[in-house]
Amino acid sequence: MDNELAELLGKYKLSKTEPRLKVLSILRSRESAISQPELENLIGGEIDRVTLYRTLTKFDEKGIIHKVLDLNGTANYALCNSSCSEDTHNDEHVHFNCTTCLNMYCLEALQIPHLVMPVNFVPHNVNFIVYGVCEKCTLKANKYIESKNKT
Amino acid sequence: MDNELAELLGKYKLSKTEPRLKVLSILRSRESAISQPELENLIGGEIDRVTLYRTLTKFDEKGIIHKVLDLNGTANYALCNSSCSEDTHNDEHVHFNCTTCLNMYCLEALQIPHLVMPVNFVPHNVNFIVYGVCEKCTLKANKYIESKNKT
DNA sequence: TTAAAAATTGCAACATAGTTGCAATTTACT
DNA sequence: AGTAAATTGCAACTATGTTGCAATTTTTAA
Ligand SMILES: [Mn+2]
Ligand SMILES: [Mn+2]
Ligand SMILES: [Zn+2]
Ligand SMILES: [Zn+2]
Repeated sequence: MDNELAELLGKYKLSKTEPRLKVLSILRSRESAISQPELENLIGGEIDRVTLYRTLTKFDEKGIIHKVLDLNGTANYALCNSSCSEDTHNDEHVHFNCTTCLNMYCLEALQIPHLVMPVNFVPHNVNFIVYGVCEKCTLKANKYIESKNKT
Repeated sequence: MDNELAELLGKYKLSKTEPRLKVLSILRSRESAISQPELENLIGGEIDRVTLYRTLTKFDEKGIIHKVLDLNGTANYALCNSSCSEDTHNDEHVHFNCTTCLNMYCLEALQIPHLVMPVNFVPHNVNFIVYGVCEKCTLKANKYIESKNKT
């Protein structure tokens, strides 16, 4: 068991359980967000679907992770690396959803621009998603085109 | 049968059928977007669920309507009032999803700001959703507070 | 106007994401 | 160690969306 992750759970006053540590370790190992179905593929044999849902929901509430819906409306999750808490989420960055590999990227460098709402429309939080082709898939496609041109 | 709507279908080279006219007339009558489930409640007795899905998908492809996912990941649809076509959608406006009444509003006055993507991330389209409390629900809440203060 | 071709519909069955209640187990607390 | 509190796993369920196919409707063209 990973001590660093156990401490993270402690910091948020959550009991240290196997499912939670497992989920955290997977989330930490990824550079892009991950969906419940993907997680289920990875650890579905060891951990119940429902536990997965409840774990992710709790993490989201506590501000350990944040949730983004992909182009199919499926929930994807990524660790909050900024300092988020139960009260305030600091995840106002743009997300990039690749239409080829379906990966969801947190573009932490891109802050969501602030907009003035119409009168009496009171905003709580915002969501900026860009759909397109990600770096990996773009480079893969470029390589393919190059190889075709050579022949 | 509404002639204006029949003409709209003609313009997009779609055959004039009852389900399509019905869906269009509902969409036209609304000031905010509507979800498939809501539509099903309204006309589920007359039109099959599957037909509804296929109608909405086709309209979306043709550029008659556009689709926005709400906070539950459910698809909502609204008429495109800008001139959209199969090739180019001109719906780059902000959407507002009320967390109280769940209504999805097209804020056509608010254009989505343009952002520069990281190298090799190729954007195709963008999605800017603001979650919060809409005009109607805000005013309702204000009235309630006023009435409490009077007593 | 009528007949054939093409498109659309309705039905049944299925797929996937997510939820709820409850008893059994695990974790935290003293 | 013993108890209270939290979490887990199971079963059953709900909701949104999809697919194949035969029957019906709409379009096209004679
Ligand atoms: Mn993110
Ligand atoms: Mn809109
Ligand atoms: Zn990709
Ligand atoms: Zn509202």
